[in-house]
Amino acid sequence: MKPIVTRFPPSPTGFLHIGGARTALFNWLYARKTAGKFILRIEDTDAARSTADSVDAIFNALQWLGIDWDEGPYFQTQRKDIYARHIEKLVASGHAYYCSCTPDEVNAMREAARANGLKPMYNGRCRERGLSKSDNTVVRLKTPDTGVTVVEDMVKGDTAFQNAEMDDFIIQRSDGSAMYNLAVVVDDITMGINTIIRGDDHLINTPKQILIYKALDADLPVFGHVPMVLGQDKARLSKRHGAMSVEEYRKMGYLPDAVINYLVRLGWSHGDQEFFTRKDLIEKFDLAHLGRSASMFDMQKMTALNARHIQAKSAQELAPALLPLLKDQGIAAEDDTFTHKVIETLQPRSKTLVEMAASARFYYVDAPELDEKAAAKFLTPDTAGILTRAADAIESLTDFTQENLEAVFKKIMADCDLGFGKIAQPLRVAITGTTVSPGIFEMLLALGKDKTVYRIRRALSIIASGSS
RNA sequence: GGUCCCAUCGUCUAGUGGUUAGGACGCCGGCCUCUCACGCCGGUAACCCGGGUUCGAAUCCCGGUGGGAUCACCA
Repeated sequence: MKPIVTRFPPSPTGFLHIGGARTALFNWLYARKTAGKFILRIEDTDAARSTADSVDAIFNALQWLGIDWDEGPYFQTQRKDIYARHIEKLVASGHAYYCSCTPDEVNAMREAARANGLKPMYNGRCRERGLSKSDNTVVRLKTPDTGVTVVEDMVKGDTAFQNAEMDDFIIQRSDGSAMYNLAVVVDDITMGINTIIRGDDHLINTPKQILIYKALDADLPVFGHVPMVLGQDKARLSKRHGAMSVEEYRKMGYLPDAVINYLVRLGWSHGDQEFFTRKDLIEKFDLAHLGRSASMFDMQKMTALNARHIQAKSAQELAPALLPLLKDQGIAAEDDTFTHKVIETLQPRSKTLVEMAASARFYYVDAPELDEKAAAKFLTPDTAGILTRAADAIESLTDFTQENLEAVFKKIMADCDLGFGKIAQPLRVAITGTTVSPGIFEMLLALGKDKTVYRIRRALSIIASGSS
């Protein structure tokens, strides 16, 4: 059996959006799953809209997602000779012909057809004229007038198109450049691509492409047209309509593994499983379970998945992605061991890395910024006694362990006849400045004895000065 | 408008003739508990409509409705 060869052919006319990423993912996953090959091809023939920045943005986004390619990137603008050669071959074999009709003339034909209630099409005027190449001639493919072209699609099933519905479409412009359908097919043939997974907006192009394959006497690839991704308003997600770049998700603190997991599940399923590691996906992805209907992008669900991936990672894995976010706040987290402990306390309560970075702030500042309401409620003369006892007892500990800390608090609880909550909240505010934080013990242990005592003493001095 | 695609809880989906229609996100309760989370338990909520086929349809067929894609010397 021949190895699977797939591809992802973005147009560099903007950032890589979520829908494009999903298509890339499906192709990549299928190649990896089958130990095949995944090729990247940049379709940059639209000179007016293609930019080098977009090319970089696409590379960066794919790299961030962990989608690597085995071959390429190829650039269509560098393959003009190849297209020209194939077009000449088609003309020579009688499958295509030169046409000298001007755009105005073709428009007139379309209008005329429309006026007669017919489909607006080029009428084939130059088809048998035997014209040769000259300025302003285009090349058209001679398409059958009768019969049907059937697209055998892995996800949509068989779809039949009437050949009579297709006109002799242009494959080469008057300036000699190749049109999209021709370039794609020639690329796919010459690159050995045998499996094409793409958006179902291409389904209607497919019969035209099949005709080109046949005219070129090439084997047909396997097609799979996946449905579009819709935005919250149920409108199709596109670059100009609410589709965020994958770069945006990185900035918002999403993990690439979570984005991949979410994207793949949007239109593919494996029974009831929701959480997938990258390894799972490569192992389990298949074409048979691709969905046939469009799906709506749901940020909340992706966020929930992100939280699960954050929990599933180790602090060591998370740290490199968190550090820049800390740096944005002016925090230079230099002590890796400390940062790893910090991360561990925050993992179960962070849905995104951005959230985690914000929650981590109090660990790194010299003294926490006090929340006014929290301080007013918990840093009072009433709690000063408890805090003093805590500071003294903790300071005298030779081993700063959870066991010893528990003993310290147990004693205060007994001496003052208080529940743990009465001690924990003032302490929490003293340490973090707010009433919300990781658990007392894990937090203190991460922070260490000196900083703990320092912060409690500082809170006490604030109480003493009556400034809260 | 022509052509083509699609249709299960609000959302993502499982389901391939016989299920109390399952899971996940969200939402609502409860438990756990030093706060917030996590976790756990429970609840809310769906087969677009109408015809067939069949002993029996979410599943098969036809029609309707609704949504989407596409109709270029763009990709």
